[in-house]
Amino acid sequence: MPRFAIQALIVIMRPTMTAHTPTFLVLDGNALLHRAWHAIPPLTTKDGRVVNAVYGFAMVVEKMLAEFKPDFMAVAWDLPGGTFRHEEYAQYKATREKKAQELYDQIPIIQDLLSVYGIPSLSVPGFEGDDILGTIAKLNKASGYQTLIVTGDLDSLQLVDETTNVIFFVKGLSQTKRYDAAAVYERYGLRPDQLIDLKTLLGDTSDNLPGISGIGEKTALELLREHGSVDGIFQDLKAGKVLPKYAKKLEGQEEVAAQMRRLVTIVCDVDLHGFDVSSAKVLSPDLARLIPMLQNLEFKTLLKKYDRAAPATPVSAPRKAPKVIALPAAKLDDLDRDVLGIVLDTKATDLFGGCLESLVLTDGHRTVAFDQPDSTVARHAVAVLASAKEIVGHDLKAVLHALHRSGVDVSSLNDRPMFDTMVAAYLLAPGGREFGFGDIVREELGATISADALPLERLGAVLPLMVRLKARLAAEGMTKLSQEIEMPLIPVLFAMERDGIAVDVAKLKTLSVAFDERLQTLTKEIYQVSGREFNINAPAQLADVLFVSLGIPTKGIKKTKSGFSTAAPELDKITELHPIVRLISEYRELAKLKSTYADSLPMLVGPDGRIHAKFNQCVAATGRLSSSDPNLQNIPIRSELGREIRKAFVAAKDHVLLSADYSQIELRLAAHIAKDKALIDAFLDGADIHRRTAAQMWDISEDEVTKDQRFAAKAINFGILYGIGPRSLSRSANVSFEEAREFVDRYFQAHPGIRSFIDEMKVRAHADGYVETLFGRRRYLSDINSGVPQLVAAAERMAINMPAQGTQADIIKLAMTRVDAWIRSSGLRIRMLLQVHDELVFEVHEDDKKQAAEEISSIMESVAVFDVPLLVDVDSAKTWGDME
DNA sequence: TCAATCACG
DNA sequence: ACGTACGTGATTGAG
Repeated sequence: MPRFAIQALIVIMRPTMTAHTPTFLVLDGNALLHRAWHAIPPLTTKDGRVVNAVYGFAMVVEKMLAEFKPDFMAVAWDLPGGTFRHEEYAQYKATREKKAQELYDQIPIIQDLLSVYGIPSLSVPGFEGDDILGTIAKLNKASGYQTLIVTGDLDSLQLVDETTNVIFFVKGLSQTKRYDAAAVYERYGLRPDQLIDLKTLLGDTSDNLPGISGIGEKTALELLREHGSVDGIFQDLKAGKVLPKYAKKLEGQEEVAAQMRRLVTIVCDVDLHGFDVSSAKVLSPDLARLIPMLQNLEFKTLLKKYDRAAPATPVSAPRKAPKVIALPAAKLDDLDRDVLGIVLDTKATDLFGGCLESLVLTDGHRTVAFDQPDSTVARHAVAVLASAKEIVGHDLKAVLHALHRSGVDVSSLNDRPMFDTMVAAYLLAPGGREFGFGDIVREELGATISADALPLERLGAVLPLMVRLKARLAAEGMTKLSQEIEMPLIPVLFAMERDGIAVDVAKLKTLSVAFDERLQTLTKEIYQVSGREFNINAPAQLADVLFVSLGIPTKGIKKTKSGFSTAAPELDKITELHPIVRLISEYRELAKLKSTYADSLPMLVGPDGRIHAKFNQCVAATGRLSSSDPNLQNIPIRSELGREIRKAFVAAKDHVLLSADYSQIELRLAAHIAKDKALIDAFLDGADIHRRTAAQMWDISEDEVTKDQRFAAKAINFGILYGIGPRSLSRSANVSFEEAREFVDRYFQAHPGIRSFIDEMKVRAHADGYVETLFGRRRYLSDINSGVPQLVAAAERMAINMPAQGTQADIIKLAMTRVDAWIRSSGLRIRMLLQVHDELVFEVHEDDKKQAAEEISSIMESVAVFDVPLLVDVDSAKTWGDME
């Protein structure tokens, strides 16, 4: 009975509408993807594919179809791997890499599923999903359609008007809230179009947009309610009608505001390349394709819904014939050895266990594939690869690890030319993103590789991708860099990761206990002095104790987003004002050493007693390596206590650790690159570089230089490489702002070469959009012409810093492959273990130490010839912490 | 998940 | 009265 009542209601309502207005429902693909990913627990299929986001997305589609019965439907996506924001990248890395990969792997599956539903996916290079949403909304308005934007991202609210509403997922995927203009007003007290003005004033931290400094949410809302819009604010400002306390902050910001406004406004006139609305017409899904797909994904609930009509099919329906075929190993020998692509999948990511799941080789004509190859097959494959002219693959370091794990000696591949599509993509756009195979194939070849593509399908793309990447490297002048520096480094890094470094776990445990005892005492003392117990590790609580409970004056203390900063430099300023500060500083140091090093490192020691950290080749924007799991490039050394941690890194029996580091290499390279006569001469003379700089700045003799002057000169010499300003110099050199300005002036007087180098880098960055190293490594600076002063200034500093930092990276990478080649030919008992930007650490047999020291320093110093000599210092000891 | 902090070059 | 040096990665607490 109630059912009839509702039907009746609908029947009554219908005639009140003038006519049926077609509804176009458009989904914000990326926002919903992330929502689904976080809202649904990690579901996996029987064969281990994570499909929770796919499931969540499917539920959203179903729910929207049922609830709104749209006439048209489409999904807007950010272009995968397109404009990747810095924050997104940082966040991407911060999350567990594997997790992120699992998420991104689901995108193609979702798009496949959508296509089965008949819902088109739209993305346009250079535009974000938001822009597509806005464009469709605008097109619909012209056609007299109603638009519903479905999203989990509040940015779209600026698009709301009479014909466009936003369906927002409030909490996970369980609840939606519909925003029309009234609902927007209820939430913000602003009209939807004013949200653009709001964001203009506030900026957007997640988009790296600064906004107008000094204006927070409260002020912004007040200004907008008073003056209507950003334009209104500035008009009233000119008319003197803005309250003086705000006027000051707004003065001179009109241009900035205009730029910001452009950046935060969603573009509504994207060229959708002939997108045909009729292709978005909602039809019933193609059951012949949908049902097998749902079976494959093991979505039983949905399957039930669609499967009712269809004949009963068992859920465990026969899967498509496996595409990886086992072949006799002899077939490997049929391959042409010109170029061999290799792809393999592994079951375990553990460095010590796991087995190969599949192994596929191709020469571009014939392909040989093995399912779960045994070590004999793998060995045979390696032998074939060893005779190939070039070995091609994606993430070859991982391939080498996998082969090694399966018990095969891969040393025969050491000298073989390699081409890694991941590394090549990194060279073409360093610091952009992760370099997933599917993404790169999509970007470079425009082909789609589904996330669950089998190795055989993936391999099909490897050689065409190589051709394309080689052409692009050549076009950008990076062929040599690629062939002579990056690719040969791959097997070297592999060996370093494989060999690892020995760790004295007992030493770390002892340190941990000692740290713990002292921390307990400190904790008690801190509680006592402050008169209450709180979590010393929580900056907010600590700030409250220091600046409220204890009433320490906050003058000159920097502020963070949430209040006063308690960072070390700030604590140093108030160390004399209260005895608790010293206790806090000591607590901080010990807590850091204990948690990050003493307690964490032992957990990463393998059954061989060694730590096998990763050396990442495709991360740093300047070309440096990075290290992770654990990071062995930030093991303490500067403090005495920290150095104790370093002493836990030890050499094997009868061996010593040998460290070779380039002395002052960045400054030397800066001298060479800038052709700065004074700096070059100083290095040629073997002078104390900071003393010499000080002498030149103050026009005195070197023995007249005071400690403070040398300290200041040192601060400048370092700072100059970072694009220093007087403000920051005054802090690091411990002098006033005025003095710092004078120092900088004097410095540039003494070093006109550096001055013109800095100017030239800025000019080139603006003109070309990139800067490069002496070896042709490029760094693109997308913000350089953004017009936002803060972003431009930051990009300029990157442009100043990159040539020296990047050339340093080039040089030590080249040195690594040369030293590695020498090691293999020398027959000495020595292994390269670590790289720390300007330092290489080796483990060498005591008897071979002397010979190694001489040869290594000579190779490193002669890697390339510059206007200044490269100088390498070598030291050795039983532990890493016992060296000079 | 994000911000704050701090370890290194 | 301030936001300000480049490049990384790991841990912690709080939302």
